[in-house]
Amino acid sequence: MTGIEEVAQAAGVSTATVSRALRGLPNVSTATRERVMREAERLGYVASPSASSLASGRTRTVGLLTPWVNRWFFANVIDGVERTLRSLGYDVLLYTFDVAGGAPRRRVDPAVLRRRVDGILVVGLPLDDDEVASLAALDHPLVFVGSGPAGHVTVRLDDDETGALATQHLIDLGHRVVGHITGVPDRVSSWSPPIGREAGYRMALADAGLEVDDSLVVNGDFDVEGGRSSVKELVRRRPDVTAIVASSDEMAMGAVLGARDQGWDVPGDLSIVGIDGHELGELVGLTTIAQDPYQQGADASLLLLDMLGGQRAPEVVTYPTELVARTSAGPPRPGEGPA
Amino acid sequence: MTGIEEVAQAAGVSTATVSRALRGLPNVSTATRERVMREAERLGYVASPSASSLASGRTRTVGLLTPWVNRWFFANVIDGVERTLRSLGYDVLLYTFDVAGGAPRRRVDPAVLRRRVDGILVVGLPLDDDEVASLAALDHPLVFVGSGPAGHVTVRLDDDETGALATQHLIDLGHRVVGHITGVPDRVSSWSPPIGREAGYRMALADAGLEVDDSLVVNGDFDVEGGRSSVKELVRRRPDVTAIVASSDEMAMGAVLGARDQGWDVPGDLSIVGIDGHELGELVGLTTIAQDPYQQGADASLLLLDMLGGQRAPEVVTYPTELVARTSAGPPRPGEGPA
DNA sequence: CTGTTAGCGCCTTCAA
DNA sequence: TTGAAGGCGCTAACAG
Repeated sequence: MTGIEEVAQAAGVSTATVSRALRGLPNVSTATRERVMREAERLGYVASPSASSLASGRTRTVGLLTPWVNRWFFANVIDGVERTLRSLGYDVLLYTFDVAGGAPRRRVDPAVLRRRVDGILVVGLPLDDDEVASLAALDHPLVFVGSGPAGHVTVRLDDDETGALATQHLIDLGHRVVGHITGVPDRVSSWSPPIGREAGYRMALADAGLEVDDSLVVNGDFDVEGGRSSVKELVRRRPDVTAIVASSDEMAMGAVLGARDQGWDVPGDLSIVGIDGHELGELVGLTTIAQDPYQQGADASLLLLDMLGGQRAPEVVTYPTELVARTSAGPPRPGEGPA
Repeated sequence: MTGIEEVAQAAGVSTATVSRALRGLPNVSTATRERVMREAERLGYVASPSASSLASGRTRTVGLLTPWVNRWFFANVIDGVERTLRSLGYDVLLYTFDVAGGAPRRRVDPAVLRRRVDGILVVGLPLDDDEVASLAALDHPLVFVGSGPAGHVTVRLDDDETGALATQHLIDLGHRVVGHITGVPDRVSSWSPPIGREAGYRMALADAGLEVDDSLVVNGDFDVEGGRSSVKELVRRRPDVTAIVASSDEMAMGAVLGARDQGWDVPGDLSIVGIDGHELGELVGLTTIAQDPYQQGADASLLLLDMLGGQRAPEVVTYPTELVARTSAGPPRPGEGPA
């Protein structure tokens, strides 16, 4: 339990000087700084985070708010965030929020975050306006990853474009009845990724003069099981569907399983396109629109640190996206669907 | 920025009483407690974690040390840990450590953890004896998940048995030359899961009177790409191999891809069994030995909390494991391999 | 059951 | 460039 006092004595200086020397502040002579660092090292001294937070008002901790930690996109964003922030001396505190289908999730409580973190990263968590306002009122840097409300720093894809790209790929292959598996139907926010992707899907269909109808859109809960069951529901409603755009690869892979469950061949009977670039998509030759969540997490962290340093960050950083054409999407069978 | 003082004034009591009332300590009249809680609520008061940690010596934070956050097993353990601890009022601080093939990873530094966390969870991170000793010297409750050194509380599978079970399944199907894809070759610790699984694999072969040889064992780095490339290496070395046990499903799925890359049919030319129970294994009909990492994380958290409460925890909690037979493992082709 | 009084360990003026 | 001193906001004895 060596404290700053012991280091000060060992180095023959005051605690104030130890504090300055160890934190790299100016106005410490090189000789003194080196001596202090040597003694601190020798004694195994590390400042108590609580004490230094209390005194300085800074925690060197970032809060990461997210609905899931074990889904592909989220796990990779978190990985990027953690490694980036840790390498720069920041801790990452995880806060998960259930956004399961039924019950409304726990609300984001700004009071808990107030003196616990220096900055906040909201990863793929749709918030209502009050929640956003209350977080912003904390007056900590705030960065959204995946999607975010207008007026706040956000690192994201162009979801509309991504949804349109996936859909256009199917249209180009000759599909005329294209369904869509979206994520959790979110009623609290107007800016979650599945909303933009669905908009892109609808836009692409409309531009091509094809049918756009609610009967073609089902919810897949953003997971494998959801994708699997939703495809059955979709096919029940619309037996004429020949292709599907899923809002995530996990749902797309679930859709492949669901198609098989009812004896449909992919892509023979049903073409499927996902969005993400999941490593395991190759197992079923999944055609997808790939993104890089690790990089988004890393960059969002850097942006947050810039803001912590008083700099202004660009409001929106849009990430590139790339079509990876494999085998889960092909031309429709001739004679299938309406002529 | 309402502090305890304001709540005390509003409720007409001292700060000590506010502190007691809000933390549910005894010796506060019901009426007083309610009044305090009401005022705290009204004023949006939440105690400053730094201040209360500094004063009490407790942080209500658990450090989670892990090599990866985006691999299946780890992501699910973390999920279980986070949700369990959060629901009980504890924060989770993430610490990742690269254990990539080449360079030695950053060492675990106990000094950093000392006054930052109340307890430590080591998830699937093999440590050398010095690191274990230095963590133990912190005198915080310490729980290992996945595997751990003798003498410390560990939540895990019976890896030997699991490896043997997977291998026995292939032997029962008639295979005589069975290869193994293990995880990162770890030279710092003697107790990581792949080590136990490999031991089980060797034991099962030996018990059946079959060949056990280093040429049959390759490293797959515990990820999809590693599994994919290692299977090619294995087949190059041992063209007579007809089946493989992989130490994780991710490597097993990679192995499926690798087999396909060289035109081998699974299970026609090569049977593959994994260990984990990954949701996406079904995409390729992966036969596997399933475990439940979410539950392991949740239970390890509870154990840690018990220890924090002064209770003694059982040294080892072993989790059940279950063979999920699908289609990636079948009988060898007649005439294939040595008679 | 409640209030008073010291710190917890560090950072940050301010003065030297 | 350095030191002295006063908090940061809360908890933990101890009294009452």
